[in-house]
Amino acid sequence: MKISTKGRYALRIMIDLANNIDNGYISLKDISARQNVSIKYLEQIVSLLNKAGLLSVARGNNGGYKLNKKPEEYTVGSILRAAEGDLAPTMCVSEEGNCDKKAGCITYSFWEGLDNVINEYVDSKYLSDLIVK
Amino acid sequence: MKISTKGRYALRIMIDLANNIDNGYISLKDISARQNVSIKYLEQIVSLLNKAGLLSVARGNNGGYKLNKKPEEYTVGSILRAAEGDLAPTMCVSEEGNCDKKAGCITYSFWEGLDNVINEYVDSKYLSDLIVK
DNA sequence: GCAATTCCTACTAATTTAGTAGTATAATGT
DNA sequence: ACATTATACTACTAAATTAGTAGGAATTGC
Repeated sequence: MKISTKGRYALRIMIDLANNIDNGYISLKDISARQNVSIKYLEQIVSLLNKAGLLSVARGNNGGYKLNKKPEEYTVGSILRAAEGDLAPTMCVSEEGNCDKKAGCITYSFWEGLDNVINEYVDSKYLSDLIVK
Repeated sequence: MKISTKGRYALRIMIDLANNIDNGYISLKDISARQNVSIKYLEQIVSLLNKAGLLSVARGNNGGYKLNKKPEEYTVGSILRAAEGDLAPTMCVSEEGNCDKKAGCITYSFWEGLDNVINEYVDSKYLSDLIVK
C-alpha cells in the first residue's frame, strides 16, 4: 500500500517551489538539479499538478513554474491526489471504482472509514508545514 | 495506494471463519466455494495468516482452519499486516525500508504521521465488527 | 490403502510503475 | 529573423509487482 514516486516527487516539487517562492518562475532544470529527478519525468508530474490548477506556468526562455497560492493554502492531500489520482485503499471506495454491491457489503464501511482517515490526515497538513522557514 | 487482493481476501477468509466459528475446522474447499477464490490462491494467503499465528490448523482428512481466538480479539490491522507485510505508505517509514536521511528529512514526519493514522484506524476495528450477528 | 486435506515451491501472465525519447509549441534576448 | 531556452504532448519501454496457476509432497481419518 504505497504512495508512488509520482506522489512523492510531486510533494518534493511543491516544496521546492515553496522554498523558491520569491524567485519568480522556476525551471524544471533547476528543480531537476536540486531534487535529482530527470527533467523528463518531472515534466509529467508537473503536468498533473498544473492540470489540477495548482501552478502558474510561463513558457519559453526564462520560463518555468511557480505556486499560484501561498504555501499555507495547499493541503498536502490536494497535491497527492493531483499526482496519484485518489488515495482510496480499495477500488470499492475509489472514484473510478464501481462495486455494485456496496449496500450488502460488510467490509465496505470499513474501507470507507480507512479512506476517510487517510484523507482527513493529508488534508490536515499544509505545504507550509513542510518548509523550513 | 491500494490494498492488494491478499489483504482483501485475507479479511474475507477471516470473516468466513468467524461466521463459521461453531463448525470446527473449515476447509479451503468450503471457503473457496463461498468466497469465489481458487483453493490454490487461498492456500498462499492462509499460509501467511497461519505463520502469523492467527489460526489453528488440522491437516489431513476433514482438516482445515479455525480461529484460535474470539473474533473480538483480532484487530483488522493484525490481519491486514499478516497478509500485506506492513501498511506503510512509503519505504522510509516501512520496517524493511532504511532511508538513511530520516533526520534531515522534512517529509519524513509527514509520512510517519500518515502511517500512524492508518495503523491506528485498522487497529481500532476488530474482526467482530465485520460479522453479522 | 485411499480419499481428502494442508504444505511448499516454482512458474507465469497481466498489470502497474518508473521512467526514456522524440517532436511540437512558445517566449525571449540579441 | 533566428538561435536559445523553456514547456507540452504523446508514444514507447524496461523493471517490478500483482495475481494468480501448477505440481507434487506430507498428513490424517476412515
